[in-house]
Amino acid sequence: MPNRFLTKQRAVIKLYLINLVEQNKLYGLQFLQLLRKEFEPYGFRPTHSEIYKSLHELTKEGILYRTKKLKGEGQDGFQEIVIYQFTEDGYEKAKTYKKMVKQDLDRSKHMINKILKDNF
Amino acid sequence: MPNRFLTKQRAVIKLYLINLVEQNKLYGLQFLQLLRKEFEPYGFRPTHSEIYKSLHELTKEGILYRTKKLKGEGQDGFQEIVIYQFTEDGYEKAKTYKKMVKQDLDRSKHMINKILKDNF
DNA sequence: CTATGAACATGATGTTCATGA
DNA sequence: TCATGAACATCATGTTCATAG
Repeated sequence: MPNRFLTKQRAVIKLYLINLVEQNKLYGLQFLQLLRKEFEPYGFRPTHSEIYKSLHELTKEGILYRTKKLKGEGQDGFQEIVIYQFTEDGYEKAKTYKKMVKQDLDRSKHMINKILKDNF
Repeated sequence: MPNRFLTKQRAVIKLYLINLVEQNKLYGLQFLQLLRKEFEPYGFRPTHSEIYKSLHELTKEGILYRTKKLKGEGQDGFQEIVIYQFTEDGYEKAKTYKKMVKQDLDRSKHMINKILKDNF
């Protein structure tokens, strides 16, 4: 039995990455910009290294795989980027992972409610 | 503007300590037992060093002061314990601190709700 | 300059060791 | 043994450096 306080940011970032990969083919810094925009109103501004570490973990866990692409088909230059997609069984694995994190988020939510109730 | 994810455990522990000091004269390990019991259903089990560090911080911040007592007036032995009480302006300072943490907890709560909404 | 990543540094928290009564 | 505390270790995250185009 673990001993955990609230959900860790890494888990939340991985959650969003999974969801974003489901819908689009984005690369690292795009994820970063998107998440920063999403969380700006909440005062949370993830760092680029957290995004990359999360992508690496998801890859290591066999959920995503990497492909390299050249950005901007046309004149935009030849910047190489790394695209992530689900592996064969990645989608299933992702579902399992999401379920775990959902439970942890629910737990955290209840805990915060309790803390507020106990102290205010 | 900081860059914070969810509320830190240290802040929450200090919140509870303030509230407990308001009501009782407890010492370190009693706080620990109490908090462990409170949070057991949530899978969170604080450590003794976190409690002591929190008490030390509250003392350094001028909110609490320490007095030494002997435990168990009677035959219980002569175990020395450290009791914490509010300083002269400690209660006021504590109110300010609590207000800050409440804001942070509200922010965290909204953030968790957003995360759940976005991903499930 | 953008994108990716590793290396390095700091922060937050946990575990172990020391001391006194 | 219980209580307190410091020292030490590890985890979580952030900042800086390196490399490629």
